[in-house]
Amino acid sequence: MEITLHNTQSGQRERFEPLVPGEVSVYVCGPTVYDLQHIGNGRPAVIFDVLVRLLRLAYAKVTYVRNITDVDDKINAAALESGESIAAHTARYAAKYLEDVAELGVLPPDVEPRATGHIEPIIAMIAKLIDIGHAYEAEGHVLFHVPSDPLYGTLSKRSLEDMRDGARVEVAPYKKDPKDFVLWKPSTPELPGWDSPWGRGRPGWHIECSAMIRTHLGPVIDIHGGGSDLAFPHHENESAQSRCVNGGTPSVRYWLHNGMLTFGGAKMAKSVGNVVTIRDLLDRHGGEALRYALLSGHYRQELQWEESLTHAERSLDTLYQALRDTDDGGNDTAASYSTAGADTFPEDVLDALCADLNTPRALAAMHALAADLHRAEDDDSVRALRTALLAGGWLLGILTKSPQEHFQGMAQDATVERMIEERNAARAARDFARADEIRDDLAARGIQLEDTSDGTRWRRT
RNA sequence: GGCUGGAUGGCAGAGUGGUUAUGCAGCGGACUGCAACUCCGUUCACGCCGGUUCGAUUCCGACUCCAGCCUCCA
Repeated sequence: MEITLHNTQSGQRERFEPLVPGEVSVYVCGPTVYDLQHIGNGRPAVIFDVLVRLLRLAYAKVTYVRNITDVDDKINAAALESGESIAAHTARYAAKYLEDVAELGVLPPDVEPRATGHIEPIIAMIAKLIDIGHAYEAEGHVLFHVPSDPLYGTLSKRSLEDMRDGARVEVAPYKKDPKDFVLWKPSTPELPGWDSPWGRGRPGWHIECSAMIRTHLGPVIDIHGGGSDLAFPHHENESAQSRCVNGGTPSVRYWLHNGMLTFGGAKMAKSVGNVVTIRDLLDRHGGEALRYALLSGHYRQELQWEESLTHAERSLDTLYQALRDTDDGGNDTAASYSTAGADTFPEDVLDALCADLNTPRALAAMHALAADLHRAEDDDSVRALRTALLAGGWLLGILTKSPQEHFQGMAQDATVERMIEERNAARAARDFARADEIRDDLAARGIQLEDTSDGTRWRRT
């Protein structure tokens, strides 16, 4: 199984090979938890969840770390406004984030580190950067000196001159160079702070990821993922400081960046005001439909979020319908294939995912399997195709429910069953007017009937 | 202004130097008491202008437009 991935560092698609044969380390930038997360924040969670599922098939050991940023100026402001303590505020929104992405079918990472739990390694890294001449202290701040790193800018492909042109930030007077960024900054008594060689303060944004990566995965990792909006300055800075601490060895071998979700022609972002929270969407749609919608575009492309999720819901119905029509009474779902061997998984789905995580092509392959399953006539073919479809579903994180649950929900509905019986009695008596009346009545209540050779079944619409 | 990426059928969205993406929707047919589900068939396409080529949606160049980043941001 050969996996190719587009590496932002090289700007090209490369064959993936882990540093240590058979072992893969993955780090993904998680959210800053000061508010509810919107569906755009859900995209990397889902994308990299699929990547990790794929990697686990190909490699014996995969360690996946996704952080939670719980110290940040926005958090401080939000907590102040809500009147609760900063710790309580972040704990609340971190919990909500984890619930949200769980609903999207995202498996928990192996480690979910928080910035506030890693102050020691952060301070150690900063001290090292000062030691080796890449950082300096000024007025209680510690800053990374960008001109000290000749490779700065190579990840996000911009020269120092380009940035000077675009500089719109107010330059703090204590900076040696306008591009220098903060590693450590002083805190006032009411703000979160930790003692350090440079006084009581808190870490800058970028250093936390570098320190957490180093702590949990070591000085060099295989894959680092995140949104394309993080490439600069966050990842550029992270890359610079970690590389310098490593004595010149890059800390990340493959940089992966997902494209932005757009809504109404612009990037979905709080500052634009066009966000839809995951929680809000979950009130009206299944998490699985949201996941399908997120996977329907290639991760590197921009994806247009639509008001209506009908496309995703109908598409998902088609896949479930194939399973429903061939249901043999067993209880297997995609979840049954979580530990299956690589040869269990359908080749077309696997190939698509191995090609830089081409989820739209993988979904097309799923639909091809569903169509084949519908057409299959002998039991062996049906069994093989069901297995293939469900196994593919596991990789993509869909088809995790029984068709019954998907179409009818968990609740029993005795009234519906009774009305179906009554309608079938009318049909037997060729009283079609009465039969249609019952069917219309059910339709008005969101119940769609399907008469099959095995009897009448129903689904919620 | 600089850098990056894009422009594909009604909508979403892959891919390819010559051959069906796929899904949703539409249309015709089969099945059905009629529907629904499903199956079969089918309409609709590659921003614009040049170039390379036997042949370009696919490669090259110009242009137009769009998005992202350059500030917190998934």
